Amino acid sequence: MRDQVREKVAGEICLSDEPGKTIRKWREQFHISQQELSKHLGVSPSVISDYEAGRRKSPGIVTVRKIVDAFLDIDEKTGGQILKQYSLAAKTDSIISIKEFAKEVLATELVDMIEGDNLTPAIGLDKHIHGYTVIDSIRAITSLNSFDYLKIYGWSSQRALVFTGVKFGRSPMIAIRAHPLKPAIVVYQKPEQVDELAIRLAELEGIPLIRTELPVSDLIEGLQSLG
Amino acid sequence: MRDQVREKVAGEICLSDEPGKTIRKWREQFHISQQELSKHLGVSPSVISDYEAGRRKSPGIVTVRKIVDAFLDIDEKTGGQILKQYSLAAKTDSIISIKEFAKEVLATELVDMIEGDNLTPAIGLDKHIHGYTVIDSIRAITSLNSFDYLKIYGWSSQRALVFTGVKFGRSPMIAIRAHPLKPAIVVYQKPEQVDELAIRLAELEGIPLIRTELPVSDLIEGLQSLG
DNA sequence: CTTGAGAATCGGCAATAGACGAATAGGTCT
DNA sequence: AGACCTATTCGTCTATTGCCGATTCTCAAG
Repeated sequence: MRDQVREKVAGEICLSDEPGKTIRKWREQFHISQQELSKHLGVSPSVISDYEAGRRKSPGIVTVRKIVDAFLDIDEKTGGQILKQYSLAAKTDSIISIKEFAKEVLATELVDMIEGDNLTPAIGLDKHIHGYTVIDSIRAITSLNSFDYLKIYGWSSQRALVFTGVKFGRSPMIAIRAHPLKPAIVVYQKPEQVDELAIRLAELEGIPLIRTELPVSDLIEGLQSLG
Repeated sequence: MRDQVREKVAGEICLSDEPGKTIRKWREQFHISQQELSKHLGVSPSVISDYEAGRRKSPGIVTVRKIVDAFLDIDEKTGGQILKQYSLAAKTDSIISIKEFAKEVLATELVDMIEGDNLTPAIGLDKHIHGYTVIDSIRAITSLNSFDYLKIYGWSSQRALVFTGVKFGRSPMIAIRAHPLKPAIVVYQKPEQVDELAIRLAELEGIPLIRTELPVSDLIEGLQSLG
């Protein structure tokens, strides 16, 4: 897990036309200050600033390696939250986020919160949502088994199922159709395109299908704020 | 596709304690001589030799980038064979083999040919098969779109759909169920296990579901021999 | 043996990286 | 205002890289 993130970050920095900017990008993604990074590396803070400013056009790989390892070490020292988030081969659950709402939430409220675009206007949104599950749909498809279905539905099927990594949006609807339990609402996060069949399947099942262009983090934040 | 291999190779070289050896490893994987590489980069051959020998402990990222891009460029110039091999997201066709039979073939005959085990004995095999399609089901699931469906069915839906890479056998049946066109027969090649739901879906659709343990090559050979 | 191809070794040098520290800037809090 | 924290800019210096070319080595074929 750590090795894959490590390779990804190093590869990106190495291949970047502006490695300084890439280094900064990742440092910020890891929520690390220049001060903290410089201290960890045992160098002067101005060194970090110079690198990120692009003062050096072709940093050596030893330098890059030290920086990447610092990112990971510091993250691990503070719980490894970011590492987990960016894990590429999370053979873990395909569930990105899941939560039971403390109170019932109206479907309309949820759709507004995620700046959702209703793809099935003919279906009413007068539903009460008890929780949500954010699923990496690509991962779910390759690893899903009937046990996972129960996990996805958590304590209630009266939930919003949110699918990330959606290309045409057909497979999630296929999966939903095949399962006896039906969610209250389905959300596609930044789909490349929503296939007509997906919409038709949603209509056949009487499940509102919503699309949103929010980034995952914003989406989850919004959902969590609902209760 | 190319970007993923690119990042992988660059990341590896960058993170290696002995970058020289890693460079050599990949150069050899790409079947490129030092001569060829040096020529492509427009440097003296001794430069490549020095790098691979580890003369430079911390090559700059611009140098690494140039080398990696040279590997990929040279490979592409000679057909991209290696690139394809190492492609992490082969966006290629999911159809392994497809053919229209020169004559109608009885379903029973086909099942015998592939040493098939009938999972849906309640459904009659008195069907005529016009052709077959062998599909890598894992690849099909992630890349399938409605146009691919037409390709899968070829000139006739009166065909045998053969799925390889099947785990529980549910997804192919899900896909078949979702599509208006129905095949004459479905074959799972060496599935890990056939889920009860898959069998039930097949019965619901009235489509015979067959399993076979033949290797892909033998399977295709047998199918081709049918006409 | 000779020849040629691919590779290796190493001295040399200009350019750049790695790092320091001083001076400066911006923002927040008391 | 002053103090403190984070970040930036830039001159400077030493170490190292990027690259050349001459020389040598290895191996296979004729």
